[in-house]
Amino acid sequence: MVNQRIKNMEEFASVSGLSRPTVSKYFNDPSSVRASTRLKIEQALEEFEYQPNIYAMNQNRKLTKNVGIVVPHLADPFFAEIARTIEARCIEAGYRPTMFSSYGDPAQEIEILSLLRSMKPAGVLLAPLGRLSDRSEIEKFCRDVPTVLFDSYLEGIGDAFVGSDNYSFVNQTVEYLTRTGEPPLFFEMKTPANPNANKRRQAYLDVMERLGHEPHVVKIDGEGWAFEEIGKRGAMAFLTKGDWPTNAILCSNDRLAIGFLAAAYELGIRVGRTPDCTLRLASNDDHPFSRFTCPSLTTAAHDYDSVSSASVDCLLQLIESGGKFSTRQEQLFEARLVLRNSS
Amino acid sequence: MVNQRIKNMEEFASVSGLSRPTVSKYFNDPSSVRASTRLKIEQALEEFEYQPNIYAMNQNRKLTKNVGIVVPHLADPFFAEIARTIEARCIEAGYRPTMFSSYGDPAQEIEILSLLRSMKPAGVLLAPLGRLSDRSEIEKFCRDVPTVLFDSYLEGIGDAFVGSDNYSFVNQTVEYLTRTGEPPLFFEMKTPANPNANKRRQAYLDVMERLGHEPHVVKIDGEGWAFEEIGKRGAMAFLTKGDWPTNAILCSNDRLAIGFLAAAYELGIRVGRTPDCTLRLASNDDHPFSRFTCPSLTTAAHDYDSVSSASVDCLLQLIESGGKFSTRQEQLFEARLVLRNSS
DNA sequence: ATTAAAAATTTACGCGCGGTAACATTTAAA
DNA sequence: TTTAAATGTTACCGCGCGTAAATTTTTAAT
Repeated sequence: MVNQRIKNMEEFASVSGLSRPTVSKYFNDPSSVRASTRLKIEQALEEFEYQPNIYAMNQNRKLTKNVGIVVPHLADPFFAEIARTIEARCIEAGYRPTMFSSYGDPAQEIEILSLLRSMKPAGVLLAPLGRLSDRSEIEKFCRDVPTVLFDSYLEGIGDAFVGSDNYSFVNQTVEYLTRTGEPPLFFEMKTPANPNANKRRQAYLDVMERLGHEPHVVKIDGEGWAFEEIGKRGAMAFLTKGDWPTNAILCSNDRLAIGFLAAAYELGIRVGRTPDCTLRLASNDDHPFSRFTCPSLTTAAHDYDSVSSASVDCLLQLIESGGKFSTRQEQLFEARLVLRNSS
Repeated sequence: MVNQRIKNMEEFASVSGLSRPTVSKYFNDPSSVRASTRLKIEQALEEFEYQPNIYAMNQNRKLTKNVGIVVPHLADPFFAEIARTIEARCIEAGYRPTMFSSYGDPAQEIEILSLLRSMKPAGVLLAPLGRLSDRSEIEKFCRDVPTVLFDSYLEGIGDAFVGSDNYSFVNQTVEYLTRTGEPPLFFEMKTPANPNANKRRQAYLDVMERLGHEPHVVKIDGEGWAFEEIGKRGAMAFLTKGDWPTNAILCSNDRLAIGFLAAAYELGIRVGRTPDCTLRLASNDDHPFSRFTCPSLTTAAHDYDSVSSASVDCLLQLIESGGKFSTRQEQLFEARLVLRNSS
């Protein structure tokens, strides 16, 4: 008769000598019941195997403990890494995160938002696709669900934005390259989906003007999320054409740089800061792979931890404020220049 | 009065001129209602915004349409890629997948299984951590929830296993390396978490014996999932020590190989198949980055699509069979040798 | 010891849906 | 036209829990 199967909270309350609502309160917040009551429940919990039915729990709750995390592409280690950190932070805070990735597809992004809506989440952390996103749909979503946007800035959408200060990124890399050699050209995709790319280009133009150098922007073809492949092809074209205006390259992001380095290697063009090298290369993001490229990549690093923590903190604040801020909040984090061997 | 807020299925049934049970049938299987009825509902669906409460839906259903996908480390692009494919297949089949990653932590793996249990999923696709997994907990889980294991083989656990034929992987790379030059040594971690690693080592030893060559296994230190870093350090030690028994290296997996190549580059040791190279390198997995390493990596490729499809198909069969197979099913897929520049 | 306030617990009700049986209606076949 | 099969409706119950209001217990103050 010991360890009988507990079917529901009623039964569990009975074996722990309490009423069901008290047990219910415990599961929603253990500190909301008296210590002696808590003890009874926890003893029963050791003896009997029981966990509340999550569906029954959430069906009538005005606010679930669910949190949605949406990123544009989980197979991109940059997003995988940031999603992982955010996920951990949410769990620490007592929430139940669920991860979603639109894998670069705007239609899937909308589907995720629809699914999310039906999950009645306490809040959502959303890194949108960017240019490809259906702005009006996202706007509608943000009106109904407390949402903190991160990484990709969408003008005026969402209750808050947490991201990186693209100017700080580009400023540091351009200054470094210029200080230690020739000023760089800017290597990017022609029509980048991510809005950070546009800000980085603009920052490059600004910084170059401030430093009194002529800017050169190289725009390469390619659509989608295969950035390495796009970068490699673009670099192949660029490198075989010759007549480079400078020997220093600043890539818009690390994944393009990875492709660039692959192309340079295949063409036998040495990249690095030693005298035998013909090109120097720097980039932005501090992609997890950037320390294993050949040569290792000098890059402006995101403050992963700060962005993640700030995003989650901001969302928690938003939730506690009842889902609305009086004014839209924006938080930007500076880059940390990581010097490696590519420049 | 138009587009009034629909609160529940009763209301929605009323505005579509039907009874609630009929509408319920539609949402559980649109083809179970007459075409004319379907039309009525779909017209109402366009006019009014409504989707069933997923929590209320699942609370009494014996079997939800949920499917859990668990991988050991989502920040590893290999798993991100396979999870993505599996996710898509599940959605195609009309299921609602949820992704989980234990990020290399056995405790988190168990927590995921516990959470999954409470989600009453129709089935679970589980790639366990391997050596670090709590076998008995996983075994208990598999007794209660229809589970297909993939990628990592755990002896006798789960209703089915779908993975890659490690022998086929190693056999092809060893044969290729031997045919085109010296037979390789095997480069691996001392205590790999993933059981595939052990099978690959054994396969290496078998193939070398069959071909009549003396095997050499190089075991490097390191724990955790930072394989590139571990590979780089191990390669640094190996390469600086000199007196290599052969000029051909077979890495247990691509991530180690990526680290190896980074080390070789830093030491100025050229890797490749051209005469000016001192080492040749091959590996296993066809990691998404392996085509962008310097040099690009010759590797035995997983049949991502087949493994993903077979895993999902197998799970669907399992679900339709009521959650149990008469005998444990195992399915292995062969590798496809991808020749690139590293050997 | 008495009393009021605060905290904890219980009572009572409802949520939104799944499932079923008996009955009514439509559709397709004979 | 008749008839049987397919589909839809009505009416009911149950699920496992949240939650507001009412009640009891505990704590703190007098």
